[in-house]
Amino acid sequence: MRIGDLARKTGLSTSRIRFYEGRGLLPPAERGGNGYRDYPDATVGTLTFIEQAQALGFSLREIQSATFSIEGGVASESIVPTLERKLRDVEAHIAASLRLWTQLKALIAEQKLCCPPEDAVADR
Amino acid sequence: MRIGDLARKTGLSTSRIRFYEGRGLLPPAERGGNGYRDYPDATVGTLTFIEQAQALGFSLREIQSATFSIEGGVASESIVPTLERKLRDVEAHIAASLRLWTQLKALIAEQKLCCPPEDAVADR
DNA sequence: ATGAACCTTCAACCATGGTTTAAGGTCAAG
DNA sequence: CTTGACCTTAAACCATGGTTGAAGGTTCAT
Repeated sequence: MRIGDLARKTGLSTSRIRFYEGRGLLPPAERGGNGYRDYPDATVGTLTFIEQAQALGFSLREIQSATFSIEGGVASESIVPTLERKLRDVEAHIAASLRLWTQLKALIAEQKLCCPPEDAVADR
Repeated sequence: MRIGDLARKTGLSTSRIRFYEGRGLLPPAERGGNGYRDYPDATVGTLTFIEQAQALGFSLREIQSATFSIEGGVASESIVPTLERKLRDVEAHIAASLRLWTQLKALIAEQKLCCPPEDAVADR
């Protein structure tokens, strides 16, 4: 698969994919005789994973250590500990999100009780 | 309260607090006769809220629209809708986190089944 | 064999979220 | 009346995560 196809399948820009390779988030792609990058189908999944993790606030540096070993499939005894650390991070993230949710919910309730704007009243 | 005290109470740097004021995340502080900023106690809470939201991936721009109206306590009929939008955002965020959690969990299980490194075996 | 649509590299540019530095004013203690 | 800890602004600097542009090579259809 060439970089343009990969970009279409993942919704990422080609520049972003090249950028990720440069940063070590993707293993250097195989090259055809023409110098074009040639990707295996699995890379779609890798990129999707990267996007998800990133959306949750993991830095590229953090993501790199995990994904490289995954995609590579190499020996790399460090995989499981790395993933488990990430798992804890995600759990902490979720806990924090729930706290914020509670806070927001309370704030909204407070606002509605204290000083309901005419709009809100009309809303029902 | 002066900016240094506020910094100590929140764990933020003074430069960061001034930066937030410049960006409109904090209402411009009252000034003493000497020109020093003078903060009400409530600002500690505002800053804590900002940090939390930020840790969850909200941009300063996003946070601004919410916090300014909160701290100000002004009429601002737009408060509740804004908060409710944030609430949806947080919920989406949590859902995404849970998906990633599941994925990580599966990945770890897979790794442990497929190719347990000696360390992991010795671990039990 | 020419144009469109790909691909390559490399360097410059951009926004975000700050920190650092320079040059100076304020204030309390000794 | 000076020393040290605080405060002020403004501008420069930094890392992160990309995008954009220039200059050029490839592939394919017409």
